[in-house]
Amino acid sequence: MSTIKPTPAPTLRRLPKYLEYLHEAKRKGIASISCTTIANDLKLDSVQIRKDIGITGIVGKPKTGYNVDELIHSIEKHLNWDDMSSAILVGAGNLGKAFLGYENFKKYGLNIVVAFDKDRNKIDGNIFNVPILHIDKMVDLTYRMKIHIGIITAPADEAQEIAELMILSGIRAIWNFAPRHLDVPDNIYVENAELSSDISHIKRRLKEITDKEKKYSESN
Amino acid sequence: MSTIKPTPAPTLRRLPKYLEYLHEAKRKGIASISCTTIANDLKLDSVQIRKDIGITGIVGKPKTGYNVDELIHSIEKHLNWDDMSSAILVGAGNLGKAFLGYENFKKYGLNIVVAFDKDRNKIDGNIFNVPILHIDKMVDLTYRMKIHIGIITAPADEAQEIAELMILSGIRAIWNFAPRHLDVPDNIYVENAELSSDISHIKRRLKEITDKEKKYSESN
DNA sequence: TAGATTGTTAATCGATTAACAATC
DNA sequence: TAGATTGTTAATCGATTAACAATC
Repeated sequence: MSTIKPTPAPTLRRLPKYLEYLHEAKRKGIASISCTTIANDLKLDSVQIRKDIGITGIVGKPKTGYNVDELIHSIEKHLNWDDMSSAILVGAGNLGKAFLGYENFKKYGLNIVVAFDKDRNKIDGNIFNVPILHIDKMVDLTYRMKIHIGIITAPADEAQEIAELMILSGIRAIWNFAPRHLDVPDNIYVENAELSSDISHIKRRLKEITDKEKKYSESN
Repeated sequence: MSTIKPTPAPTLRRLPKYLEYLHEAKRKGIASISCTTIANDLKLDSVQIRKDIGITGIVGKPKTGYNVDELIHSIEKHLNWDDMSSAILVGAGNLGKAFLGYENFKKYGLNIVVAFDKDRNKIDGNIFNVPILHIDKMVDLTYRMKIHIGIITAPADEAQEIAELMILSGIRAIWNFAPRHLDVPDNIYVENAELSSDISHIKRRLKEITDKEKKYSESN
């Protein structure tokens, strides 16, 4: 049997992009597709796409390309989107509540089944059919439900404490939207949402563009 | 004068992480800090940190390290966080509305000044002091306000159309939360939020971990 | 068959890591 | 002074890109 080789992070970032494109192609009734076509439409390199999707294990037909259905299935299976994972969410503020109603997560195989907050004013009733409970109930309930994914949408100051409670609850992967570094053991996987990185990219690139234009106009 | 060398993307992703850490250190009253200390706390490599912050132009003192205030200032200046950029947001659904109340964006120098939606039911009044207007008013208003950043939190099907309107409005950088590839000219910078990539990472890594454990327990 | 496309192997590129001199 | 830390230059690593044989 082959050893479990981790999929490179850049590949993991690109695969969902292909998937979205492929679903769209399928909707248009396209039955098979080549990397060249995908590359043209997404403005990427066809060799890179071939290598990325090759990692998921699919084999294409020379001249024809790949069967769209098979390709979708192969990628979704590799990303584990086909089996739905339950998750808990902690911090029922604006962002947290928005996520409870964000339908796309289910497409990616992520189902938020319960949310928690420490503020008792926020804990009565359901939002988008997801119950909001007091944080006191988290550890016991999460552990009993065998949930392994936790989402933190609480303020930065509470993030570390929540992470520690999550680990007690049996959580093994944390999706952290709080702008705070989480100190966790090696066997816990943390994915930081880093909205600040996105903004940094935007602001820096914009600066680079305008600086360049300024320089150019000065030299004229 | 030096040529404008683009900051590497990985560096741009890490810089905000250092900033958050440094603000925290400052709050604790720490006046100067070394890369070794930062590296230990964030579990990163000290040489990498030194190189990253070196790109922002700061010079440290051997033996002492960097002055925390200066370091914060140097990074924030490089990321352009110190001058506030105005942005528009299109799509006042759950996610969009949550962003209007998300205070952190302002810390990163991003200020959403007005939101638009095509649904007339959503457009009366303000949310978190941000006016929500009908999309018909976008092009003219955005152009006159000289706003260069646009955020798309609309459904995927509307994303391309919105992007094109944004370009007409003078928008030069788009932060796209819709799961759809945007087809735009080369001079427009698109940053895709890719929540799906984050989820892919989490689900894939979780699978890799459990597969490994399974393999290990089988071999016993 | 000819040509488009796949999959693989090799070359290039860029980022990370290591080594080391400079300096406070 | 000695030692910790910076900044730079070189070596390594991994991902991207190029080249090419295999094949439908």
